[in-house]
Amino acid sequence: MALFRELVEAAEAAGRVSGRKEKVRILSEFLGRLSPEEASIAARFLAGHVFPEYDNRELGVGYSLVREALKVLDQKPLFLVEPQPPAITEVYRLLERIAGVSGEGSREKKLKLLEGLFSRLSRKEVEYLLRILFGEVRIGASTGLLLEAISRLSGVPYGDVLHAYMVLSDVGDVAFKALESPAALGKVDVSLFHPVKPMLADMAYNVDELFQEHGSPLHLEYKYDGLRVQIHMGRGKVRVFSRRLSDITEYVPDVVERAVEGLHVEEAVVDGEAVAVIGGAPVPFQELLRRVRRKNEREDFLKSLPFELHLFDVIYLNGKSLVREPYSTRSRLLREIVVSEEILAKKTVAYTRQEALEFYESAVRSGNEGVMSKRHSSVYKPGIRGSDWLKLKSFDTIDCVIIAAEWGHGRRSGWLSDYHLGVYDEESGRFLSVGKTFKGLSDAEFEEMTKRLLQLKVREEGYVVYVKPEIVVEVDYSEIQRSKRYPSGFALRFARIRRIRFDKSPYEVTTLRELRERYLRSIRAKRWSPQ
DNA sequence: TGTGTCTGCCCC
DNA sequence: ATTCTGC
DNA sequence: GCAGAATGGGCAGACACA
Repeated sequence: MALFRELVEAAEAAGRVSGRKEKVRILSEFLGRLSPEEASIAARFLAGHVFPEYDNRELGVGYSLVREALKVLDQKPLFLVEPQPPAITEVYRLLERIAGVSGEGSREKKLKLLEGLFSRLSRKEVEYLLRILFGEVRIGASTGLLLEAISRLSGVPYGDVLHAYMVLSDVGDVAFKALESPAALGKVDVSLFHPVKPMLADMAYNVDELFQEHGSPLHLEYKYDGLRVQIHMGRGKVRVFSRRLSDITEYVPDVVERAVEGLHVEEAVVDGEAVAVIGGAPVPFQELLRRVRRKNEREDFLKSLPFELHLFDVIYLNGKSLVREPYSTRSRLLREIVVSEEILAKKTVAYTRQEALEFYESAVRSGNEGVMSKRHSSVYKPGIRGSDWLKLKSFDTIDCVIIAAEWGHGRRSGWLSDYHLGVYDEESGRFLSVGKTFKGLSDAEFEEMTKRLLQLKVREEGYVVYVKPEIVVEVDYSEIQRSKRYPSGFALRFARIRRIRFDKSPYEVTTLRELRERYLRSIRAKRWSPQ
């Protein structure tokens, strides 16, 4: 019976060393002396999860509840004898109970359970428990190194362990199998109604990079700005899973309908993007979001924001896994099982730079994010971000002034690393925020920027340092969104600092009027209007 | 009954 | 989701 | 080239509280 304390000791030891191999050794020795059940829980904990990824249970414990529960540690212990330190499995069962409570008074119940757990742990154990709850274990080892550790302790080749993880989608299940029946680990494969981690794409910044990486011709698809969906269908059933493997079937009845009508097949797992479309044009992502996790919706709402489906892959067909087949084969098979091309992502084969550019521009002009390029010979690598798939997304640029900055945490502690961006409002003569960004600067630049900002400091409130608006930055963003949070009424999506404009004064930054015009232009392009 | 706050391996 | 850094 | 860490906006649901 392994104690939670032992897990914390192993995590600490792994966090202390910097070498990858050494971390793997420590973790494999720890996991190797546990029972299969303990190892599955411990592996999940170390990866920063409580439940399997495909498990829809939620803890409902966040920053606020934790802060309240932590107060119990400051009170004198009520115990006359030292409490029994909990086993790993006990901690897990308690977390299961916490996830299970709901309804009136549930916050209080969760609080009591959490306090009870905290009071049985040392300070350090509480700290690690919190890191697990928030998914930020931060020992320089996450799922990847845990899989290596599992390979080491079970003797199963890393490739087989990785493949098992990809199709099982849970590091705990892999650890369990590795200890219980290592021989079976190499044999698991995609199965119907068990979600697989979706394959991911690397970023590219221009068409030439696509040719450089994938050669000619390019196999391009529209990149839609919607929800990634993995649809499992067969045996009279359909389930839809999100990118993070939540079962979202109940939220997307129209996606189910389109899949059932659009695919002629016994059993299949297909991969695609669901996008809300009005009048033939995609609606802004922000509007589409209104349907995500929306329950018990009236039919007229669904009809006012209908989802269309664009499939681009098939990874399981009539009892056979296709993840080891090349994209060319999967693509052909997908085409064979669809009733009409409408349900597919729009595609082209581009032989020249010009053809590729035209396709990209048509994608963007019709209100989409950009294009995907896919290596024709590549197998489906679940959960892996690599150059087999490249995404090329459109973006715009404005000039902003930094009006405040926030102190960073972890590796960024000591630096001001998150910057509030302002545009100039001519009407009020003030700089109004359009959101924050922490992206685009190197460590050296953070260092320098921190010094400069502190010289401009006006006041400090909590983590936020307000500064005299003086430093101008060029900011890339993918889209302007309406915002209730920011005083400008707008917020930039995926903002990143492209460069610092030492040559510009704050009064030359983009104006609120210009931002508003850009916003209106973009929603006109999408043929969508507010309300 | 209305409003505010918290939470989500949320969605991107 | 994007970006940077260390291995 | 990969894994890990540090962080972005906005939405609905669930609950607490007035």
